[in-house]
Amino acid sequence: MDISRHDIHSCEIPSLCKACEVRHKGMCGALNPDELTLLSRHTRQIEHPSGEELVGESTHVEAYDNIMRGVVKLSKTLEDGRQQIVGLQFAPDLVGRLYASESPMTAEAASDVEVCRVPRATLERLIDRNPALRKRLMEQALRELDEARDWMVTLGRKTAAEKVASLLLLIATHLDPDATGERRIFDLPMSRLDIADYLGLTIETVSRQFSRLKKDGIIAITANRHIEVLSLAKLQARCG
Amino acid sequence: MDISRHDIHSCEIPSLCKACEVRHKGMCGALNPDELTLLSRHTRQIEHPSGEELVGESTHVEAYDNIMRGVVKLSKTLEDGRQQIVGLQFAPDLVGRLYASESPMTAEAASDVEVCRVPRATLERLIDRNPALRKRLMEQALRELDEARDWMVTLGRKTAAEKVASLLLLIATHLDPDATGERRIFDLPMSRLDIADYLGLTIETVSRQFSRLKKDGIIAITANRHIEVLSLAKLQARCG
DNA sequence: ACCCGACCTTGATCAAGATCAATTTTGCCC
DNA sequence: GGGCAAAATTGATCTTGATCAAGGTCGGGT
Repeated sequence: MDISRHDIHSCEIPSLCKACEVRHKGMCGALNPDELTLLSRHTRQIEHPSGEELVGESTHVEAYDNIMRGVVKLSKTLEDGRQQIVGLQFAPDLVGRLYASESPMTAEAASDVEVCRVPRATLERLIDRNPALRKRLMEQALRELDEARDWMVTLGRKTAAEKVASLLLLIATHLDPDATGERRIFDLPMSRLDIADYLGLTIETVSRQFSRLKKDGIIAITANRHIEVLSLAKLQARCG
Repeated sequence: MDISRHDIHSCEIPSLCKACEVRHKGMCGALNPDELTLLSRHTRQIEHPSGEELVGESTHVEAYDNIMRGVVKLSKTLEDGRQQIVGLQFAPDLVGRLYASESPMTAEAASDVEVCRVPRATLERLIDRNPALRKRLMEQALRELDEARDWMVTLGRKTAAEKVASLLLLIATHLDPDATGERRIFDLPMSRLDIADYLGLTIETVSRQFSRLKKDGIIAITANRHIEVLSLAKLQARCG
């Protein structure tokens, strides 16, 4: 068996797999045993309760955070306090702007989050040596760029109704990528204020749009964050 | 002399330098002579007049375009025709979504543009072999991601007046990065419609904001696209 | 179960920017 | 320079979403 290319789900070496799964989620396929050992010596596992800041905007950054569990919210703030959420990250994404010593934005735990914190120098050395890890990070950057540009269309050109529908569709498809049929049930990983800050709207407008989707029988809401999408097709039709 | 790391501006081998400067702007520092030869055999130099499409949205992509001269406009369009510009690229950026066979957006010449077209397979092979080229492309992707996220704040949270001021400031600083003092003179590389599509506004609103900046003595406009910024500080103060 | 504060919804009003409709200006071709 | 189409400006009006202001609901703690 080729250990350097083993997989979390099919690994046949439990001890190594355990270390991998617990401490280095998503880097797993990219590292050989020596590299895993190096990584293990320099990393710490950290738990962040919902709302806690992982990295502050314009602060000096000494480490990257590999997400093991939970959702991380990336945001930027203007001097007068206006805020815009510029992205969400999920396991096994790496949090932190590669090759920059100062963070261009705030990273905050949207849900309870578990990360594996790797010192800058350690990770950057691994990147230089390991093609698979490099490729994974390149692909993350390109995927995030695609997502950011998609979202620019939503922010710049869609109506409030289309923005809210687009977000619900994004979350529905993201949280359960291979579900089939017209229905989806999930819990929103964010408050109304977060949603407003993601969509460039106010909480009142978001709330009104939710009410309208409910009245039109496209979604059902119980307990504020628990959403039931009743017709994915109708939701899609409202995305512009 | 280390040919593999030679520079456009300091190259001491004229023939190679000429090929490099004319055909592979910006890849120059990243390639050794063998690689340059490989590249030269597979690439073509192409001129695009302003307005011509380099790559269409959702079309199959067979090549990347290295910008030699001019400005390229990246845009996305909704079914009903609403358009959003999601980025601008300048020499020596590489146009085209790496590792994707289908383009996620339209790339169009904003000014007259000269590119060097490299087949997908050729460039991807070079990326695997050449660390410096890889690094350059990784840094382009990360820089574009930073720019996209900055723009998301502008699109989602700024007023029309702040948006227009932000764009003028962006262009002023981009076209002449090391100018000093309070004044800047330049030609806009885009029409009012393009500006509106970049800012998520209508042409009428853009025009009114230009008139207001003119009335307030912050800019002077002659001949539609010729802009004179009279006070960079006052412009900056209006960016939010 | 009850309380309390945070979060959410709903309504009334307001204002920023879109839309509709003329002009005016510019660049361009002859 | 005159003519013309495309691009830009300006004005009047309308619409969408922001703002202001109450209430209502949820969830955690005692």
